[in-house]
Amino acid sequence: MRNNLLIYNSLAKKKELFKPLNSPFVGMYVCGPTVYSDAHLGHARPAITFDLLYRYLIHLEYKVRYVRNITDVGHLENDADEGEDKIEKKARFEHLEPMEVVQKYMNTFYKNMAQLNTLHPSIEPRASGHIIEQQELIKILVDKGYAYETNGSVYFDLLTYNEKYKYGILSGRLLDELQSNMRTLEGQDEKRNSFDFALWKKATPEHIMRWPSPWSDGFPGWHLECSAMSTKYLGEEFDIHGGGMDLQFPHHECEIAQSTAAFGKEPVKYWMHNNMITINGQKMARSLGNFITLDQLFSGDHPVLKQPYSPMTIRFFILQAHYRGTIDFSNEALQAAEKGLQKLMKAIETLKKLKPTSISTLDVARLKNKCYEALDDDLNSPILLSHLFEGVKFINSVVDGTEKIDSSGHESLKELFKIFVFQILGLKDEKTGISDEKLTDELMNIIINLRQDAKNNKDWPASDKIRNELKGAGILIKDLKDGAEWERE
RNA sequence: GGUCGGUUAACCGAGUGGUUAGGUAGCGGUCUGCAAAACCGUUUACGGCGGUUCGAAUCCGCCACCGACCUCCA
Repeated sequence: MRNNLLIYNSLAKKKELFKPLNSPFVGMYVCGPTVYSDAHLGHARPAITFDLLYRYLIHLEYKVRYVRNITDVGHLENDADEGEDKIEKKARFEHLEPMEVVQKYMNTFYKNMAQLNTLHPSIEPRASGHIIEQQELIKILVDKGYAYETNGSVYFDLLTYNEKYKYGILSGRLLDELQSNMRTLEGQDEKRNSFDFALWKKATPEHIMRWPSPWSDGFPGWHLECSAMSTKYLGEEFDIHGGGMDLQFPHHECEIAQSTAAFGKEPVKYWMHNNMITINGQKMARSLGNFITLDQLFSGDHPVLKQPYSPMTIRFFILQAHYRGTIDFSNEALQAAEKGLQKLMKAIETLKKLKPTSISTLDVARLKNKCYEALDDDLNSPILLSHLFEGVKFINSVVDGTEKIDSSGHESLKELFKIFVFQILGLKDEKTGISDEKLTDELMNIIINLRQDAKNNKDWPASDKIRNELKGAGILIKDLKDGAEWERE
């Protein structure tokens, strides 16, 4: 097994050699979506980034348990601890049960993820299905003195936590700094300090999603679900936790605090964060009118889009940039990616048909090694792609006769593309979506028009030849007064 | 205001103290009945000003601009 994978650890702020706690087993947790609206461009980035990692770890023969949650309760609209639940709000607008909203957008999310060719995680747990685990975790925190109840709600006591452990190790934020920056919001009189965050919230009478608990009928806080579910499925300590950079603070910082307080040790060995996506240099936001859902991207149905972009174009485009850099979407950039992907796929088709000779001018083993080195360097997919394009150039040069390949080189090069392009990068060939039926119609139109031209020129031998040869292929031409039609025999 | 990150050629986007990343587009050429594809070559690259160094786009300082987070966000 190769064991040279360097991962940039957001906690250490440097690249570190990846060593699983319990090799060959790897536990990996990634924050999934809150399912209250259609999946958008922003969801594609972490999904593809961590799909790449998942695929690579599997390729390296690790036994990976990849957990990605679905947040279907507890994510509030405004402040972390105040405001309406996002899903309830949507349910009210659409006159649906909250769980209907959840189902609807979970379906879209999974559909879009499948289109992007991301593998399903090993477990996709939902917050609402783990209320008991969350309550158990709260009990531990209360018992250990890191949480307190006020009016039926339970809050995490950051000041007490900070005395024993240091809060802010991931984001570099200090507690007193936080205090001076925090806005004063309603309802905070329940808290000992403004920076304390909710573990359990007492439901107001109109709140629909509610569960009984020792403290009140209510619902869990947002940060809690990830700690509860990662602990349940991956243990008190696990290898990798991923998510968007925007989640570093406060979400991941709170997760660290919750788990550390409860179990006395830091939960995660490697924290990984993907960077954000901008559109034409601007942050994607509903208010800026550049908010694009994945369905819109695939259909081209959005004012900023000049054309539809296929799921694989999006995947290729995201892989062309390193996951820790921001990435800017524009029509020009996407069109470039579309062309590049076509070139790659076309060369792979060409490769299959190559005629081997007795000599080879390419060192496939060396190229393969460079591909591994790129991935081992913190998943440097753009470098990997640049190496693969070296292979593309070589393939085309073989066709041109300026390079040679022998049969063993031919086999290993095919294997190389299979591994890196399809298995690890997770790309796939998307034939332009013309159905066979539509193609047949178009081809027959062309043939009938050619025959009509011949008839117009009184070129009867040509027109008869077309009719007879089509008959041989099982297609009957019937001349009409005006034009012709065809049918299968 | 605080914290952090970025500024690379027409566009996207890697990377490095001295040697062509790659993709796309443009230009010239080869090939071709024409076209397409492919191949070869090519276009003011490294925000500004200082410093360290034999040598910096790569290290340091200052400035400008952009962005993220600080409030829900992938």
